Amino acid sequence: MSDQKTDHLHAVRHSTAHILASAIQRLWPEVKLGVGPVVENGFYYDIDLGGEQLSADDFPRIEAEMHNIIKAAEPFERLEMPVLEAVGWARKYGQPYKEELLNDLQRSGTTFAKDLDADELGLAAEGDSKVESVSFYRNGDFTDLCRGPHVEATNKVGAFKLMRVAGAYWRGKEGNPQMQRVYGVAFETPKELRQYLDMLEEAKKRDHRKLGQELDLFVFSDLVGSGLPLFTPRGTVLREELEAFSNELRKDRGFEKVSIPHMTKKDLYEKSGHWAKFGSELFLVKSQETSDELVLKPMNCPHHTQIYASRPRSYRDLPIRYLDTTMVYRDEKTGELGGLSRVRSITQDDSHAFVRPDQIEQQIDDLLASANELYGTLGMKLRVRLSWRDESDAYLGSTELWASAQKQLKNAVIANKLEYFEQEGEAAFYGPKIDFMASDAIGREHQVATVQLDFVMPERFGLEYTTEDGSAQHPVMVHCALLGSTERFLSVYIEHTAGRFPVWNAPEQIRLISVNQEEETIKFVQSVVQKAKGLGLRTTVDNSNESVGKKIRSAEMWKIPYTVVLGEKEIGGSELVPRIRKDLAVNDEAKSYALDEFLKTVANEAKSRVSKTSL
RNA sequence: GCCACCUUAGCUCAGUUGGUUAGAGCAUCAGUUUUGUAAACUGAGGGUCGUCGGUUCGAAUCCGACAGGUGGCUCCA
Repeated sequence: MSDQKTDHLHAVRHSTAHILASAIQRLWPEVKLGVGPVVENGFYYDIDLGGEQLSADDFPRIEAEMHNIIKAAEPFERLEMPVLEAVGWARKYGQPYKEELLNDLQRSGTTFAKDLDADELGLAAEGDSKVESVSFYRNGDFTDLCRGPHVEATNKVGAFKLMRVAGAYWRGKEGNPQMQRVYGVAFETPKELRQYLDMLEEAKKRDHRKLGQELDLFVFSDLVGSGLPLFTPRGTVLREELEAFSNELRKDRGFEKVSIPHMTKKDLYEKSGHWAKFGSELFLVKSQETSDELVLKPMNCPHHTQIYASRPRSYRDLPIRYLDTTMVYRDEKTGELGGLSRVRSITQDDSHAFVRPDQIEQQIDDLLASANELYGTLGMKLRVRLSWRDESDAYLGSTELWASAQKQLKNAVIANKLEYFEQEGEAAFYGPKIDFMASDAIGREHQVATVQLDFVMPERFGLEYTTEDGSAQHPVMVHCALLGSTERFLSVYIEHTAGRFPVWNAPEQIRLISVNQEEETIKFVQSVVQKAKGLGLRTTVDNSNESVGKKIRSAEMWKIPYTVVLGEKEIGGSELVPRIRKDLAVNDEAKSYALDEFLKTVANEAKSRVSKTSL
């Protein structure tokens, strides 16, 4: 809000939201209005048309009405009135949602709408003192409770476009009635709007679901079920390379791999506390033999605690660090599923360190360093969120422990010079988290890496170690996943790379194209494949009866890092001219290399996980 | 789970107000060709129009349920 440009854009968007509401009220005089805040790139307005449902088909007439209002150049006038009077106004004009907000405002001096601050609600609630009066803005025959500011008149807004209509619960609570939320984008100039819409078109091209299909990385099957992705050979190479890197980073720092079954008696989760909190989201498994109630594991920490608990531990043994990349299963609601970003079979590159209190700091440092190394190598910039508890009773453990845990996480983040933001209500029920957030192609944020500090689980499972003075003490658990979930990570990573994977994790690293199908050529190509495979390079051959041009085109579309055409010239000489994928190449010139030198260079690049070629 | 929208060949899409045997490009297969850095030529196969039910003389087209998907909301250990 500091600079003028931001302020003005904000006013433009907010004013456009009012124009939207005005237009809807003219077309549907019975409309009951919710809130209409500014959001990234635009605005929305929540409406309730009683029985009628708006659809995108209605947008043309709404937009036409909006343009009429804009043409009319109605000035935005600010009015002020005491809260009590405002309640009367809301009642008089049949606006129950506004009335509810005003009543709350009157009662407590603030509104409780979750995650919507007073500014977004358009309320005049400032500071924490009791609010005496609220402001309204009027344009033409439309008046709305609103803090402002607005542009001077309706013709001073910029370019806008209604985007979609979606359901949204009143005040974000599932039990409340569902309103319709009309989303629009708005910018100061038509050019900026066009640029934004073009950007969205570009983003569609790198949508991980589209690329997953085009590059043959993963599929879904109606017979298998929704939210259950199947990874093809190519997709499996990609995920295993990434998982191997993630594991390596922690093995280097003292973690050891463990393995656990994918199901367990539900007793395990009753003990951990997960059953009480997430029981309805577990898949149940029935034994035909015993009376055991089994569940598919929705997470791994309880299993890992049982490995720790299997023998007495000394303070000298700590830290004990387990690493496990394994699938968990969660019965996510159908409407929450989407591509790879939200699935029901979730691979976690999970780890749990059991440490003494004096080892917490070092452990968190190690994990933050691992995360930095991973995302640095991948060229991804992440936002760091400190996920704290809120005042609700959704958390286990004493408030003192929580305060101490949150403080230690914050110190670690500061010590590692990470930029961060803090958010209440985002913690796990057993402890606070450092979450790393990545953005997808259209700017939606997803949590990837996470480091969590947990004093609760060791206590619930009665985990102990013997201290120097012979007494028993609970270890502290540090939970960590670097990719987070392989699936969700891939959804972001595929979009981040647009499917142009670096050599080290590219499913296909080199493609050899034969100029013709003569025996001599085929034989030569085979000998090159043998050499490349001998160096561990993922190499394929295109011997098909197609033109060289077509085979090159095909290799380009598969986004393969290196393509080599082999024919008479190569058989005769010992040099070849690799075709290097554009984003990898340092310059555009095609150069020739000795066969062995070329292969060795590529093999080294793959091993060292570099993002650019040195060829 | 809730709201809106979508579902035609492996993929991307046509299909006129309900009216005969549902089309195209790419991909696949066969033949011709033996190719030099982003698409050679010819031909063939491939669809109970997501599934089930209804309305109708007649349904890809209209209605309903279910399944799957998209965008949001809610949730996310």
